[in-house]
Amino acid sequence: MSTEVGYIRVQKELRKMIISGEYTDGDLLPSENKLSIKYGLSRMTIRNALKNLEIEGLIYRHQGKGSIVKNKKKSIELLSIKGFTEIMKGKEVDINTIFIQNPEVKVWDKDFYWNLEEKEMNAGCIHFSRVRVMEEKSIMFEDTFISNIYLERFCDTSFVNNSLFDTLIVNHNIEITKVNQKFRAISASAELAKRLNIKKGNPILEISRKLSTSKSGLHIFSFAYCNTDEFTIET
Amino acid sequence: MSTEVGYIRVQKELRKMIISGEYTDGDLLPSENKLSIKYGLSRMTIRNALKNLEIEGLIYRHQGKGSIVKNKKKSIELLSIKGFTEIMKGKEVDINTIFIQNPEVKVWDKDFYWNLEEKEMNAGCIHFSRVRVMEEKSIMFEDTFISNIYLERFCDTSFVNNSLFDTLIVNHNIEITKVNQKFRAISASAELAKRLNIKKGNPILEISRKLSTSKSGLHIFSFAYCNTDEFTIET
DNA sequence: AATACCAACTTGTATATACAAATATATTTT
DNA sequence: AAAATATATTTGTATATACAAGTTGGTATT
Repeated sequence: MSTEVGYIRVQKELRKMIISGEYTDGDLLPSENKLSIKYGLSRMTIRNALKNLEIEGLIYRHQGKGSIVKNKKKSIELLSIKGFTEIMKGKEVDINTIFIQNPEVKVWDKDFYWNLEEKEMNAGCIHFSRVRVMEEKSIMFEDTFISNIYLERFCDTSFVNNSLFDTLIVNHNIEITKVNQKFRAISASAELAKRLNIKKGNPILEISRKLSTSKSGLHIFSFAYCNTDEFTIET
Repeated sequence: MSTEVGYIRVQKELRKMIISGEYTDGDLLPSENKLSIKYGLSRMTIRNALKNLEIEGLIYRHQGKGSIVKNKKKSIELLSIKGFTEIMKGKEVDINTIFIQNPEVKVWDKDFYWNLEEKEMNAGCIHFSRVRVMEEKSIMFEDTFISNIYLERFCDTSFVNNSLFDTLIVNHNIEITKVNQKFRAISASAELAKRLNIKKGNPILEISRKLSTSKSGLHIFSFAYCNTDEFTIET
C-alpha cells in the first residue's frame, strides 16, 4: 500500500524489525533525527510512530538516552506462567508447547461459545490445540479457533518464534487490537484430568478469550485450562 | 504545582471532570480549538493531552465528530463480573459492596505475600476487606492493603463513586500506572466456604494483585476470592 | 587519579501553520 | 418533503522551528 500515511509506514517497519529480532531487548533504535532523515519525514511525525510503538509495549523511551527496545516475552501469548514455589518466585519460566492437534480448517461448532459475525461464520475456522509443558508437567491445555479469513497458507506454514501472534503480524500483517478474557475456577472433568495428569474434581483455572484484530471479522478464540497447583497465571 | 507542563495540566483537569461526572458517557469534550483558546496552548499541545486521555481509556476520538467520553464502568475496580447464565450473557451486572472491615491503619504482616519497598514497609498499611454481593449471593471476598503514604485522612473519608481508584485520583491525585495480577484456581477453605456460602473444597478463583501508582512506593495489594459458579470474572 | 566542566546528542515540550478527511449543519434544488 | 449540494466544524497528518532537560563522553582542571 503506497497510500499509507507516513507514521504508519515507519511504525510497521520498526515493529517488524523488533518482532523479527533485528532489534532485540535493550537495543537502542536510531535517534529521532536519524529516522527523520532516513524516512524523509519530520521529527514530529517520527515521534508519532514511536509513541505508538511505546503504547504497544514494544519500546520505552528515556529522555537523553533514546528509544529502547523492550522484549516483553510473554511466554504464552499475552499470559505468562510463573512458578509458585519460593525458589522460582519472580522468575520467568520456559514453556514447551506440544501440538495435540495441528492447525486444520474446519466448520464452526453449531453452539460455539462466543458470538460470531456473519462473515467469519461462513468462512469457517482454523482449529488447533496444544498442551503447555513445564518441567515435564502438563500445566495447560489450550484449544484455539481462528476465523479463516485473510489467512492463506496458514496451516502449511510453521509459526514465527513459535508464537501465534508473531506469526500473524509478520506473515499476515494482523495485529491484536483488543483482548476480552473471562476467568473461572472449575472442577476438572475426567477428560481434563487425564490431559493434565491430575485427579478428577481438582480445581482448574479456565480462561476463555476472544481477541479482536486489525482485520474486521477476524477473531481469535481460545479456551485454556490450567493446573495452578504449582504455577500462577499472570496477565 | 505551577511548574507543571501545559499538556499535563489540561490532562489532569479534563480527567478530573470526567471521573467526577461533570462530563459523562457519550458527552463531547470541547473541540481542540476551543480547548486551545481556553488554556492558551497550541492545538498540538492540547492534542497531546487528549491522546493521553485516549490511552487511559477515558475518551475515544472520532475524526469529524470530536472527543467522546467513554464510561468504562468496570464495576469492581478494573475487573468486571458478568453473569454466566444464558439470560444475562453479555449484560453488565450491578454489584453491592459490603465492608467487612472498614479502612484501618495497621502494620504489615511479617510474611506478606508481595515484596515491599523499605519506604512503604516502614509506613505501615491501610487495610480493609469487602464482600461483593450480587442478587443476594456473596460472590467475592476481597482483602485490600495500601501503603500508608500520601494518604492523609483516607480512613475518615468516604469513597468517591464507591470506588477506591476514583477516590485516589480525585482526593489524592494518585493514578494507577501498572497492574500485576496472578490467577489461580484453589479449593475453598472452611473459612472461605463460610464467607461465600459454598461447600468446603469447591473450586475458587483466587486473584492476587499488585497495583503500582504514580507515587513512588505507594502500591495497592489485593487478594480476591471468587465463586465463579454463576459468574465469570473479566479483565 | 579524581573531579569539575563542557560539548554533543538524545528525547520532551511547545508554537504556528497548512492541508486532508470525516462529520454535521445549513442551503439549495428537485 | 426529499434529495442533492455547499459550507462550517472537527479530528488526522505533516512540516519547520525553538528551546528545555536528561545522558554521555571527552577535556581541562585540580
